[in-house]
Amino acid sequence: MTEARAPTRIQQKNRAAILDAALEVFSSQGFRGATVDEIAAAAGLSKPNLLYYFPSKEAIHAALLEQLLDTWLDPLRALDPAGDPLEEILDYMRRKLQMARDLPRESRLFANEIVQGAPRIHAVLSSDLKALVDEKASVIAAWSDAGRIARVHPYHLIFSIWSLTQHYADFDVQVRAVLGDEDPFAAAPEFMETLYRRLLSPA
Amino acid sequence: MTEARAPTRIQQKNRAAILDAALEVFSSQGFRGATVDEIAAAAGLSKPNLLYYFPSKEAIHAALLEQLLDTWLDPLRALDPAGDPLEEILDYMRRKLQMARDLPRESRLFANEIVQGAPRIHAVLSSDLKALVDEKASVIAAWSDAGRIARVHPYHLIFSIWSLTQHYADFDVQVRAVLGDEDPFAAAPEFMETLYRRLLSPA
DNA sequence: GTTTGATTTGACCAAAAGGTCAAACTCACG
DNA sequence: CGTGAGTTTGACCTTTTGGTCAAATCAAAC
Repeated sequence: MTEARAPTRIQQKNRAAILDAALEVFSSQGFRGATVDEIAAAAGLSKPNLLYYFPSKEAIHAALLEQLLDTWLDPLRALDPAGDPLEEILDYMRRKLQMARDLPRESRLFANEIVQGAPRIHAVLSSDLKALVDEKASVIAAWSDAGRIARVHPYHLIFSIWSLTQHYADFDVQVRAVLGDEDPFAAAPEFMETLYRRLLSPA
Repeated sequence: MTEARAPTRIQQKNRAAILDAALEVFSSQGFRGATVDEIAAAAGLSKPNLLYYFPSKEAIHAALLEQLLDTWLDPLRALDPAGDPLEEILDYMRRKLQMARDLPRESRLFANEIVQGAPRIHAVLSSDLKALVDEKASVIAAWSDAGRIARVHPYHLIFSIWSLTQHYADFDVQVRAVLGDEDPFAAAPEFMETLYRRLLSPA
């Protein structure tokens, strides 16, 4: 039994700096494109010093992804079967859009991982993520059955919320290139609210 | 003046093999994550042989992107100001969805490039792409003004079509992990058609 | 069938990459 | 203020990477 020692102040500070730097680098280069030197430099540490805190590049990436997965699924977990159907779904969409605005690097970290085939989180996707989506999709299906929202394919509804919201974080440069000066997040919330109101309002 | 020689049969075959292999590798690893050895192996050539056809890794990537950009924008170019508004937009969405199904590697190549900040195509995005979107957005705005479709933000409408359709190519592994056996493209077309009909039908 | 240009390759380089290690340095606490 | 644990670093190692080059091989037009 190895005794888990309490982390020192320096440890806390440096591990946090490393994770923040790694988020920056991994999210903009992907796993293979990122280098330990780059992360170390961004964290203000030498490479050997960084490797004193994490045993390998893999380990840093794994720590980031693990810590993030929970946060990432929180908005969907909060979808309340007892709430008002349309408002619940709109709130879910709003929370996701908020996350795209506030945590774009985190969004791009996932985007990189998944576009590249999710080699490191595939198992979690088909277990935890699938289980959560299955659960919430059946809630939405029940709302449709009860005539409380229009009938839609619940899984594709959820995919649409993912794709629309994350698009603003993941494809930020493209969106900004097209919009010019206009802030993407100025009109996005209203657009999406309109979209889902029209899609889901019971006929 | 260097005379442009006609490519030999071998040149045609090998350049095509290289571009295909490079598409495979770049789209699943990003630019920095891809290696010349990997591309050469996938093309069935030795590394020096590959570098006989393209001067550098950069050059292969550039050739791929350039060749692809046109194809990628074709569906939007085809949006006809003289056509029926709702059907034109639905057709545009269908063409994009078709491309996500038929050309997922191409979609992921762009996704990687853009998620990683589009360092190599930023200029094209804010010139050619912006110009095209500006043009088509004003067509859509005119349709709204004429009351032929419901009022929506035309730019965000276009973004929504991009994100929804490309999601099925770019996040394929995630979609499949959640859906299990179900084919994503079975229900997607109907879902999206419903979505845009409800969003755009004139009030 | 020979010759000339096109193609292919093995051997090689320099730089960059992930990672190790022993020695040096710092810090907190008794 | 000394000491042991916690921290940092320069030097180093191996592998991988993008790229070069001269020599060898091949194809096809004459």
